[in-house]
Amino acid sequence: MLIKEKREMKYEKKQNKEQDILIAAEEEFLTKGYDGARTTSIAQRAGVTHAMLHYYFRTKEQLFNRVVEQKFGMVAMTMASVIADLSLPIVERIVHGARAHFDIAAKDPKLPAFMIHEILSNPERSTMIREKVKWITLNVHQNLQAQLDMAANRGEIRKIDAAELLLDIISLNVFSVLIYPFISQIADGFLPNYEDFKVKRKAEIADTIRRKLLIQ
Amino acid sequence: MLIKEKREMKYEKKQNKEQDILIAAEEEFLTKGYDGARTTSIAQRAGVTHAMLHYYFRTKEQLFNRVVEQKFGMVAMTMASVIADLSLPIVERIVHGARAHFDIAAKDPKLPAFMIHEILSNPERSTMIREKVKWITLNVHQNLQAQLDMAANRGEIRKIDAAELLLDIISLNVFSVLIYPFISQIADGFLPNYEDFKVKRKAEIADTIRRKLLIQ
DNA sequence: AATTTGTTTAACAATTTTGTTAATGCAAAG
DNA sequence: CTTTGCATTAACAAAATTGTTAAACAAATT
Repeated sequence: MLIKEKREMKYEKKQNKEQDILIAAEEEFLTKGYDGARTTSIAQRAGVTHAMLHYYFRTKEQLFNRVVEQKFGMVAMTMASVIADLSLPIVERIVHGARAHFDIAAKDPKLPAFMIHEILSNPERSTMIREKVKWITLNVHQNLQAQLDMAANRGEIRKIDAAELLLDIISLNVFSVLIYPFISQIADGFLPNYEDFKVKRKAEIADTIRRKLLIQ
Repeated sequence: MLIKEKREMKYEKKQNKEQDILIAAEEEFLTKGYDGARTTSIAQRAGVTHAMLHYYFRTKEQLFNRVVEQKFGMVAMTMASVIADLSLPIVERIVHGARAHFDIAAKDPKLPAFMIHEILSNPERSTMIREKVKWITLNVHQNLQAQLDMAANRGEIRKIDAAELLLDIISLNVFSVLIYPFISQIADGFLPNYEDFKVKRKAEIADTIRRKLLIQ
């Protein structure tokens, strides 16, 4: 009993340091990118010596991979939950999905810029990122196209390409949350705070998507 | 006469090397970012020794600033030409502007990702980028809001916030061209080539924007 | 208590990257 | 033809950054 407790304490202690480093690394990598990130800086953030960082993760690149793995695993899980309620009418179902996606994007505003920059700046290193994104996207696309085709055949919406619609939703949502920091610096003064901005923007995007689906 | 020619040759030679370095630097900085870029690599691309690079530009940061200055100067000029033909009806005028903006974005697909990453990863260093973007955006916004208000008062379109519309157009255009490299890797095989993709995407976005403006 | 196992530290080593300098070349001007 | 000014090179220096190692340490096992 006593022994078991102590063993757990030791295990926890190790776990914590490793996790501390991972958390610090995520912050550093997501804002500065692989090249801008410094292992010493990450170690500092995590409150450990940089030798410890190398002890747990050996190299910067291995640490990077662990961070990417963990982060995209979480995003993939969240994405899976977007699958909209099939009982809703098609238009509401898609608009609801778009709003849910907005929230996901808003929760991790730095992720898309990170992804894009990494894949652009070093495609080989970021194979894993591409694989993860591919996996997530293909599922959603197939599912969506089937739903759109059925609804279009029933005359509920106009005929529409799922890839285009998906790209619209992703573009509008991701870019909006991605760019807020700039807007706030550009339009300082006459801009609502982040929360108000998000509410208004989400509604506007939902409306834009709804209008896209109408037959008219 | 002979003397003058020789003097020009010498001058040209210098000009060329400096320009060569600037061109190579733009490629390197835009794809790898400030942190990922290497002055030695830039020098190699430009076909000069890296000592030459330092001779002309002293430091990496000064070279970076020159590249940013030059690049955003060109973009600002191109943007100015988007100002749509006022003789067109409002809806067509805006849709035309959106299409023109798509072409600008498509001409420099790496620029937005570069901007975003730099401002995020090192706000102090990229003050100049922010200033340039601010200057460009504010003009367009004011102009657009005035046009929208007039048209809405005449009952030609619904009342709409220029900032939201602008954000829609920029999001859709920029993100679309930005993300093509990924899509092509994700959906290899059943994806049109870049030219076809752009044509279809531009039309789709134009339609999306048009639908946004309708009163209905 | 002694041993084993994994953790932590500090000092060091290696490499990469930026930046400098002194010497050389070369064309134009006096 | 010598001097002047800029361009160019190669070698070097300095700094930053990643990665290693040997020794100290702590906790659990025997």
